[in-house]
Amino acid sequence: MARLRIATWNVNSVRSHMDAVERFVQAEAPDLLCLQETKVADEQFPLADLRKMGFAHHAIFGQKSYHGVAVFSREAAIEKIEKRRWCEIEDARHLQCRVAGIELHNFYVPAGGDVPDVEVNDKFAHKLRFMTEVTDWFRRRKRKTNRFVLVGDLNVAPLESDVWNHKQLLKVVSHTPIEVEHMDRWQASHDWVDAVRAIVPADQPLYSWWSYRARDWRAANRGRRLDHVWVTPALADGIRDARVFDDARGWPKPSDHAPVVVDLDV
DNA sequence: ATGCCGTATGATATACGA
Repeated sequence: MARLRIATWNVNSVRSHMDAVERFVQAEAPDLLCLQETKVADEQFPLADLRKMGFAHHAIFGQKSYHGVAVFSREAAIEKIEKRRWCEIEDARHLQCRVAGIELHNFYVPAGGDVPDVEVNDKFAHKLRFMTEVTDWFRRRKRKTNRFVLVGDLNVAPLESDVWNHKQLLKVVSHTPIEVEHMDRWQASHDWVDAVRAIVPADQPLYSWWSYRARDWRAANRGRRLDHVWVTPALADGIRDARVFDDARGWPKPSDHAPVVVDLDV
């Protein structure tokens, strides 16, 4: 039995926010650091900076300008790296690997654009199709003994307490009923356990993203919980702690997402 | 809901984020 600290963070460009990454790593010392929206091609990834922070192992799957996911491990070797593509689109949104006795999946789900209507908004259609394809894939791989951890910016805030105002956001992409239905089906595909809500009760508001546009993000607190950590039932008894590290949203030159941290016995 | 902010790029405006 080993205690793993797993962090997931949409950094909104790893090169632009490396100071914040370093500060977070010093503060929380995660064993596994999973990043989304790295926004850099693999050849340009600043691996040396992560190595200096103590991460001996890495798996990166990036592209120029957009998207991009990466996994860093302090001690445990990263093996069986898979860079998966969905919806027949050549983008970098899903990195799979084996590390520390688990199968880890790091996702950056499409944001979905502005209008929550598949007829007029191709981005919204892509988002729903992405979740459907991933759901079907996990359903086919379901086994009772699977030790999977799924993290990432899933771009859906499923619960009423995952948004600052449930009623006002029902027609806003990220909290529409059809997106929540797709996420619920995804979660049911492997009886995934929401590790954060296993610790923080669902009646307690919890957000991981706050828009840059608010003058005072903490005072307005118009946030959404878009970033998630799920585990399969075989790992659920090992969930020890979970939190959103919202200090990082208040640092100079922040990402608009805060890291989510889960302590898991594996 | 907007805000009007922040990221990126053969940039000096535009696409994207959600």
